[in-house]
Amino acid sequence: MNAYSVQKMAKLAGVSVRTLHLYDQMGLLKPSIRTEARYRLYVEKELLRLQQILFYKELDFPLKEIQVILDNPGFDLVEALLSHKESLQAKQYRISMLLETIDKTVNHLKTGTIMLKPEELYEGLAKETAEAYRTEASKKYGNEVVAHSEKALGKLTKEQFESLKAELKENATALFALKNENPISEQTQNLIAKHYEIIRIFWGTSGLSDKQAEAYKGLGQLYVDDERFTFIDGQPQPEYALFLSKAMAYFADNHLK
Amino acid sequence: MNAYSVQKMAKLAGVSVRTLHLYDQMGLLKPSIRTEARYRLYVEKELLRLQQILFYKELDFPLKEIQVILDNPGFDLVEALLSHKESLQAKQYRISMLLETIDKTVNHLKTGTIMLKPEELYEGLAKETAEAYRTEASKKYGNEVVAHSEKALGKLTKEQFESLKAELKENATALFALKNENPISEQTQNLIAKHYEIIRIFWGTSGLSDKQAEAYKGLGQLYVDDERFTFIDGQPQPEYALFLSKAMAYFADNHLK
DNA sequence: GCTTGACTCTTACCTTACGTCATAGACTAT
DNA sequence: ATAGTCTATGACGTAAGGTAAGAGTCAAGC
Repeated sequence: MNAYSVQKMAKLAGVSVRTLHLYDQMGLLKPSIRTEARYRLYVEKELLRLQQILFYKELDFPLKEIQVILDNPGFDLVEALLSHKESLQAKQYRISMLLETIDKTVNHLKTGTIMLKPEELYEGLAKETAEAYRTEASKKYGNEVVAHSEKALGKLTKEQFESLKAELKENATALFALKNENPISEQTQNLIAKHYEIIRIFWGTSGLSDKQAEAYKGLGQLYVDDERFTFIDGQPQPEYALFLSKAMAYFADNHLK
Repeated sequence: MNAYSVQKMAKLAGVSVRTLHLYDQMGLLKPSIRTEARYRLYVEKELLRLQQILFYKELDFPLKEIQVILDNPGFDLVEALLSHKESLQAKQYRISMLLETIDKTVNHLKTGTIMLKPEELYEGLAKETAEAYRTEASKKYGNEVVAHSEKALGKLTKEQFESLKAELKENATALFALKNENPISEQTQNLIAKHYEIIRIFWGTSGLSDKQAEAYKGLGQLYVDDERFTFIDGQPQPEYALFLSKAMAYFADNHLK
């Protein structure tokens, strides 16, 4: 029966000596032998336990849980694995969301590359902003602005477009809940700031540089002028429209140069 | 112009007071006003910066990088985002591997549930172990063992089966590299332990309980008896076969009750 | 004017799973 | 005996805060 020193043990398992010290100290893996000079000596049994530890570590189990698992022979491993699986899936989902956001942002920054088919451009939310903007705003600000917006939208992927729609809808819901508050409250203005960011993507970020404040105020005015844009559950919401236009005008005056 | 206390600021942005203290201390977000009593007062400008910080934090950027990004207006955001994307994708890949491993393990523990179609059972690696075992081992150990093995294999999903094949191949490569070493060295025995685990899945984990050591040694002897099982690049490897059988026999005698 | 309660300040220790010294003792080979 | 390698313990640092301690500040009610 041969025994291994810390270093040999570490090399065998591909971990550091420090790791073995730590495992010893926390009681996760204690060498069965200590020489007179307190040198640690590990035997086969401990090597096998270390392999098991590393297996669970590979699965991202925290060390304390590994200890519980290994020290309770009757532990329900399957349940532990399945619950661990769920947390990993949640992580994976979150990462996929992050990746989407990055893609959107990069595409936004690069002024986009992928083209949407034209017929996919106007649907759902498009009625609320893009088409509204198209039909009405062109009267006031000229066709080049509308053309720019359509071009920008065309550069989004379908997923990005859908996601943007969802964001705007969420934003609108939050704003509607505040319609009886002060339009210049921080809470409202924070939501308006987000609203502006979303709208800006619909518009496309480049161009319009000088006229952004004016254009955004114009969109706010549009909500007041045409009740179609603030229909909720089939009812026009003139107060909400007024609230929005005030909040947007304040934001434009104070944050857009 | 209104200013916010730490608490108000924290609530507005949905972070803790401690977080603001920390950001202040590390210079990431300093309040522009400090009262006589050293109370922190934040203004709009800082609220906007905090929003930006939170945006990048959402993307899992470390705070120090966020600081660099926000303090260097000319920073190449696109590049930073793309490199960040890569690290996220690597994470995602790793998680998907972990999930596969968990699935395999759970299925292993539960003795499997999903059935593979029979015609998918024997292909590629099946030649190296299952079929080998089938054609030869049944002479020595009887048909019930072979039947059990086929049943176990049938309970793996195709993905699991493929993955197992890959693992065994990797294991075999590692073992082949050690063919001139001592069969009972720790290094070899560790690989053999893994080999045994993989083979055991092919055999199915239940049953065979008492005869595992004998059966495993039998498989080792098979490598010596029939050169077909150790063909590598079209050449039989009798020395490798002998090395394997010795290593397996030693493992069986010392670790399988 | 005083107390109470809510708020804020700084300092500092705790968390994970180790890495990286620093100091000192132990072992091996020449 | 001495050099070189190995080991032990202790302590500090990491990322991003959580939690708590002790003390000072502010507005309100009595």
